[in-house]
Amino acid sequence: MAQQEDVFKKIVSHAKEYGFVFQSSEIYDGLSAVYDYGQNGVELKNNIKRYWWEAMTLLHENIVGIDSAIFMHPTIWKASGHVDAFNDPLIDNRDSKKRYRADVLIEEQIAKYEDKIEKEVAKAAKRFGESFDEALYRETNPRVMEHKAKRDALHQRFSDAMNANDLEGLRQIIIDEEIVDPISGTKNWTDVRQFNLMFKTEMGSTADGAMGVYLRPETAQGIFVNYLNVQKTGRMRIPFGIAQIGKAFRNEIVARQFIFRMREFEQMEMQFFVRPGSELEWFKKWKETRLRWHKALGLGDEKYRYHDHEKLAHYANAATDIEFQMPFGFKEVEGIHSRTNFDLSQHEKFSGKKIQYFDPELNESYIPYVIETSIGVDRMFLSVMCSSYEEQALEGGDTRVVLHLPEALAPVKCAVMPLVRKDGLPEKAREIVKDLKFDFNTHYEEKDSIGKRYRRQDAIGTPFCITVDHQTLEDNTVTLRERDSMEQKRVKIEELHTLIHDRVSLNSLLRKLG
RNA sequence: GCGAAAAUAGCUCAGUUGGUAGAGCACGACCUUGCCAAGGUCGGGGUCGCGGGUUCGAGUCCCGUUUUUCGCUCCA
Repeated sequence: MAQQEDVFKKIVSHAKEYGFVFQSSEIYDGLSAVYDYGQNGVELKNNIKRYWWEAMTLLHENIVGIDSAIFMHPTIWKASGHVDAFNDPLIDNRDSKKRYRADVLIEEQIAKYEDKIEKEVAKAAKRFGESFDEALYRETNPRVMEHKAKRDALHQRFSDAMNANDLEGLRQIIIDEEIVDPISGTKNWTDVRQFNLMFKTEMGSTADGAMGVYLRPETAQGIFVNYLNVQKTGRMRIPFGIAQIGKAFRNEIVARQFIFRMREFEQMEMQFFVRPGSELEWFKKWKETRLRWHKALGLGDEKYRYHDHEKLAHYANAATDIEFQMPFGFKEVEGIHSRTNFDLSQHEKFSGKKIQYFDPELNESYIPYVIETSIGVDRMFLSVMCSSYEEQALEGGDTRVVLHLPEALAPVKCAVMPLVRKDGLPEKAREIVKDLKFDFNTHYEEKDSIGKRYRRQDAIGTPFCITVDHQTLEDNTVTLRERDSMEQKRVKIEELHTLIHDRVSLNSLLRKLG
């Protein structure tokens, strides 16, 4: 494990050194858990997005894409449940170093009073030979009265504090009630703090007229609120899907592990709308389809596994993660959720608009059920980087660092280099670049020894190096060197285009998916 | 957010009990070689994360802060 973390560190350094990922605002000391993609990173990331987008929209005639805005009407986040769920008052115990929800601690305290009341009433019932309800009704027991009064007072204080968003008040209740940490048994509490996981900003340029809006914490809602638009204007018939790639923002309490958990991240989501009752069948189908998409990249089938959720979110009736073996363990890369009709129902309720589908086959209207596939672009990027990175020992004791990127995803597809910087070889190489650059991201390199140039291309995962030598001037052939095998073969210049295209085009990947 | 550790050149790091910065690689120019990196000559680059303090003097000691890593916690 320690060794694997070491590898991870090297991958992080490599990503920086070769222009894949930089920390945001680095010259200003950086910004926590925010990263920028560099000149090679952006190419790799775009290729990943294109692979997903085309696999969704080209290969499925019933899936279309949208690109919704990051700003959305604030009520959307009330409907989705994010406003409530992302706003917990939290408190830490300094001794156990555990964090609790302050409201939950107080609710548990109220429940304790309930228990006491119940016990006293049960005792009284037994003593007077009454039923429980009768004993409760008499309410004469002074101890019961005392507990009830305490309970009611606490309840009142609690709801006042919650309504007023009075964090200090919540803390005072915990102090006054002498609530102890169940683990440490101490009352050594920190302040109560609000953790709002959604970023908030203001829309409207004058302070008094401004409306509070959030940066979206997920892209899914942009699809749900456009469900009617797309279904009607696209004349979509169920089952159908809507795909979207876009940024989302979460004020994570702990953001770690490089680009694995960032505050600003990118999602590729597809919401698939189905007939109620058929959702689990579709869930199963998408689970398989999505895993096939991952495996087609050839990073290693053994690096994937499903993780089925036992504890389901309130909206879901089935959920699974596709996990990938990162250097720091199996981690979620994609989530597949059967979201029922929760989201569309909520938007129907909050917007007052009817969001239904008339099913001509059943001759009835219903709110469609939804299967969601949601993948983190940045996590996908990380999984590709981690599984491609190799420090390879070569014959003769040499080593090289090589990124075995899936060829279709590589930032640079080929590098053209003159063997020596004289005798007209650079000019010949430039001619080849001029021809290839329209179809492939092509580099031209003439600095340093040829071996050094090969290594540099290996480090960024370029699948092919084309070398122009003196023979090229005589017969128009060049050597084509492969990244992984380091083997070279002599080919005609006019064959280059086809040879490279066959290997590096997205088509070759997409065809595996049928 | 709590606790611990770290931060010196683009990268990896050295810097002895406090005496005002070094190496290798990388980078630039020129020369040389020419199919799997690290030959020669010359050169550019660091207010030692940032801000205070102690001291005649701080990369080194103290405080604060930012960022990163690990553990806890959280994760719709």
